[in-house]
Amino acid sequence: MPTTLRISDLPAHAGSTVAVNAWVMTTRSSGKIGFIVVRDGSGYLQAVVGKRDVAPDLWERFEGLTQETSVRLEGTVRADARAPGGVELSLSALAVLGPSVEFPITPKEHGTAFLMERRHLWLRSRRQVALMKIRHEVVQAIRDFFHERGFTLVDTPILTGSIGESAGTLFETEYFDLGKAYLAQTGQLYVETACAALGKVYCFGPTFRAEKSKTRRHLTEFWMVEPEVAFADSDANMRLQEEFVSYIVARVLDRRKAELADLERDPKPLESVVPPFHRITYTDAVAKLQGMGSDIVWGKDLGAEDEARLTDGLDRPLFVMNYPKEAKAFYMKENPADPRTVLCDDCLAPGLGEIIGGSQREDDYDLLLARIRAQGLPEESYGWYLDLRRYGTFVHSGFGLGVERTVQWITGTPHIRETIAYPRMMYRLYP
RNA sequence: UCCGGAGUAGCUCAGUCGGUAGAGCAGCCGGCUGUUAACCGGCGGGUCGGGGGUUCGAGUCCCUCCUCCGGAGCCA
Repeated sequence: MPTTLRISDLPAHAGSTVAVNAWVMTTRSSGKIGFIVVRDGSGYLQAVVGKRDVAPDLWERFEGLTQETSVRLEGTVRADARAPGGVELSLSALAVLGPSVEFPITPKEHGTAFLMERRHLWLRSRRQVALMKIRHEVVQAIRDFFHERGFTLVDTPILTGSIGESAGTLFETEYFDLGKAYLAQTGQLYVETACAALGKVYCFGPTFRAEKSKTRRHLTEFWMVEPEVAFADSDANMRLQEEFVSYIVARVLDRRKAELADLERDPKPLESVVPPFHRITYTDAVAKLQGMGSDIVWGKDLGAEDEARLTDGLDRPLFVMNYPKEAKAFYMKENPADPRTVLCDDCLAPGLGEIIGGSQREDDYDLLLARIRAQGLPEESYGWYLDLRRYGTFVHSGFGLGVERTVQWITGTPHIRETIAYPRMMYRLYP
């Protein structure tokens, strides 16, 4: 019985007789010669069967193959330039493991509504396989980056009592006898406290926003990585961000060329994503945008169109720094050079928009308490957070990077829903 | 939540001025020894999103509801 191999291992076994377990993507036949293209998750393989070269029952089984049938193929590995992938299999045996009748997703056109209803089957398509592999590479690069730099992973709770930023965008649930609990929309407050224990920390997990967003950049459930660094100011924070983003992009370029090609994503523009990124203050950005015809006024947050105008034509991301206090969260540190603003940054990717929001945190107990009160937040819920400023307070900064937006930007995918296996959106909870 | 668009065959869509429902692909049958979304010939396939109205007659006009898509705001 021949050795069973994954398709990605076949080029090293030219001339050998091997077996492959896989799913049928498509078949073609010219009457006397047949082709089967299969997928096993490691790659794609074309098997060739000649009617005159095999037993009649094998040919019959070939003719009966349908899309997504699971099969065991046996044959000789042969290098052939005509085959997609460089090697093909001259078939000597074929076993149907699991038949597949009328697979709904044909190799022809489908609308997104149709495909989203069948997301569990859509995942098998070449495009979706490439997206999931690149997502995996991004996630692995994130973990490696922080591990290599001495960060400690701290998992923060998903069920929380106190609220992170603004209420009204939180998913609510009952929590035994303790009243309402909320699904976390950030791990930041927790990771800040862990920062005093470990110095350099990050959390990485799902986060939930009940905001009724309907755009190609929003999910209600998405994955976010949030590092927090002790004794780092806003400037150090941005240097970490640009190194981090560049590291992720370089990793994908290095290891996922084939998947980028499957997605027809030109890798060239990604090659210029290296530090330093572009930088502009919010105040300067407003002046520039007004010069470009935007009706933005100082104090208002930048709109999607404004972000597009600022990043249009850029070869790498742009930091917009130091937004007005009123437009940002309560925990951001007041800018000593301009107290109307806070020390923060949004990292805008060209063609997509915000992929990171970061800031230096307010480390003064009285100022932070004043901000909590000014925003009408429930003071009693933040006792533990305020404690961080009572016992050895310290300059610290951090940021949150959205995994799906990062994958969307790197792959050039038009809609964020394809960057996660099972997207959760305002109108979609199935499958 | 607001603004805009769309629901017709399994899929993607066309359907003129209100007058007997169409194409391509998929499926099935046949042909073809190097195909790349193979190709060529044939066949079957319809609650025109639901409900109500106008009309001799509605896929088409009017009202209403539902679903989906895109955009805005919010943000990662």
